[in-house]
Amino acid sequence: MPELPEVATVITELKSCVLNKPVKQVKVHLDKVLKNTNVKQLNDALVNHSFVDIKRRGKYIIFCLSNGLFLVSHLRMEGKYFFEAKGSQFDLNHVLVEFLFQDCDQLNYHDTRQFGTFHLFNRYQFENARELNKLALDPLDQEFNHQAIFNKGHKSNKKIKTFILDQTNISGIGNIYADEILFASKIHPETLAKNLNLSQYQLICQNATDILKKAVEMKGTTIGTFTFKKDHTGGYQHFLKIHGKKGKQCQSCNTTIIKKKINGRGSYICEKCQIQR
DNA sequence: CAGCGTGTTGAGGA
DNA sequence: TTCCTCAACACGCT
Repeated sequence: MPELPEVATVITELKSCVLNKPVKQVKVHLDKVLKNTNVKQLNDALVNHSFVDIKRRGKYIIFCLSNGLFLVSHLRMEGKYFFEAKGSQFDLNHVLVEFLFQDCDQLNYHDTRQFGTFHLFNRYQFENARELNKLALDPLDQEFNHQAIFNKGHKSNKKIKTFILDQTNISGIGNIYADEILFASKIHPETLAKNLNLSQYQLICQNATDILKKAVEMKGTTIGTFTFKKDHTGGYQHFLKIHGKKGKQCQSCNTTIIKKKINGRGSYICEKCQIQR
């Protein structure tokens, strides 16, 4: 489900309902989602403390705690958060973690495929965490610039789609927006990163910023069953031009859109607009 | 029944 | 060492 716009949307929603509420208890129904901690440590860290801020780095969600600790959450493929107000009825099926607040509201972490992760860090660990420090800037960052991306890309033997999906090159892009960005840039996803010139990287970066910014405004894309809240779906799905459109006509040239696997990822391409070189 | 998937990582090869 | 590819993770849906 989540690429940068979806994670940003989840964070906005979470901030509207869970900030500054003291935690009563954390229940964990699947131990392996806790990567560097355990139920006892998590409860010691959270009980009688609250989330004072929630931030994003790449596709990671960072819960900043009132005691200076950090709970870092990654949704991977299917992680979702469901806020349940006091007294509401909910299904615990596929809920892996329950955060119970002292006011009896609660936040449930739901993940059918169980790929999501939680890390608990103190400030030193947080500032030195490899998972976070290796992330590149994302396309919405003020300092994001195509020159730095080109400097890496022109030495890379990867296909450009694989290159922009690599979070150490650009963070925040996933399989859906990668297809959209390359289509908007009229670049074939299998073009080798080293064969693109500076102005093509400028185009990719500008389209990445434009598309992600718009997707954030639209509260992300919904495909299949994803909802960040049960009664709400993302609006960017209506703006997708290429991803998921196999067999349909390209909006700009009417050519039939094809699908092929690129480094294991389903990829949608207009072979007329996106010339391979 | 087989194939597929919004993400990442570690193993293994070059 | 570095760079790259791919299986694996687990489950529901087509």
